[in-house]
Amino acid sequence: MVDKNTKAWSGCPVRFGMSQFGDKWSFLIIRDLMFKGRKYYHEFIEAGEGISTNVLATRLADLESNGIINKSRDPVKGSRFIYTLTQKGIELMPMMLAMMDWAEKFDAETEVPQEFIKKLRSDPNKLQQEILKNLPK
Amino acid sequence: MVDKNTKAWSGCPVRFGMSQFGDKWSFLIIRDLMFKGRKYYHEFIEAGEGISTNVLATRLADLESNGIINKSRDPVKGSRFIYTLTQKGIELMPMMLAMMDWAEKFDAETEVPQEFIKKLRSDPNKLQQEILKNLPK
DNA sequence: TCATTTAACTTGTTATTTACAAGTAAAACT
DNA sequence: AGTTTTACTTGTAAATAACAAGTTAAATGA
Repeated sequence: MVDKNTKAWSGCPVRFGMSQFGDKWSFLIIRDLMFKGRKYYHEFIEAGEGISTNVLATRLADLESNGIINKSRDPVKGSRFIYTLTQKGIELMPMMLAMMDWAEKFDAETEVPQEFIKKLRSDPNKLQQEILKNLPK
Repeated sequence: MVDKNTKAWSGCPVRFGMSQFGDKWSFLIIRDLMFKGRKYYHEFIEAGEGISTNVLATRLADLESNGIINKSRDPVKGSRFIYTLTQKGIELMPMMLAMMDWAEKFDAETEVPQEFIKKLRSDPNKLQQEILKNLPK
């Protein structure tokens, strides 16, 4: 794949994004954390997309080492970990929302609640604040 | 990879996006078309990212079949083709700009001209119109 | 007009990554 | 203390990407 360590791999924001989260599974994990309230390993597995366990493990590790997500032991149930978005991860929200807006427009099958889309198009900042409020800290 | 033909693969806007352009190379091709003025096969190859010829060919074909780009013979020089963004492709601009905004914020190496970033943060719609004006039709 | 060049691929092979299946380890529950 | 839960790791087969070389169709130059 792309070698992000070469000199040529620096400077461009799109390349940077791709090197940090530019993979289908990373996007879906971020979506789960941002919009679906998922936070445990098993929840990502059971999300039904069909990610395999080894790929999930490496993606979570990559996202963590890139500072996009945070991993901590569940204080309630110590056999599991809680994954949350860092500030850096949270700030991917405008990009994710722009993508959702686009998809809703061009994909007949996409089923975003009308209320969500309406808010997104009329007052995106307000929508973002609402989503943010519901994110686990 | 993800089977976008299963029932489970429909409904979600993020999954839809990933199935249509969710791959590093697709992003970079879209970036080239949207911001770098590239439009020929050889320009994508020579962009210096290191994409291989077979991968470029399949990505261009996929993007075309997904209606994101358009392929037509160059009227001036019939031995080559011109690739351009369709309306559907152009409307990925807000997402791309959101990504660039994010990258500029979190990557010290990212070198987006200050003027660009300033415009992006103060009046993104105006910036978009300017970029749009410069896109080949 | 016919050989050469240019541009866009295609094909073949190797290397890397992913998918799938099964096993392991650490903590919690009983 | 033994079973269960959760989060992985490991091994192998299949798919994809990288790399190198070859092919085709149009343009260009002699």
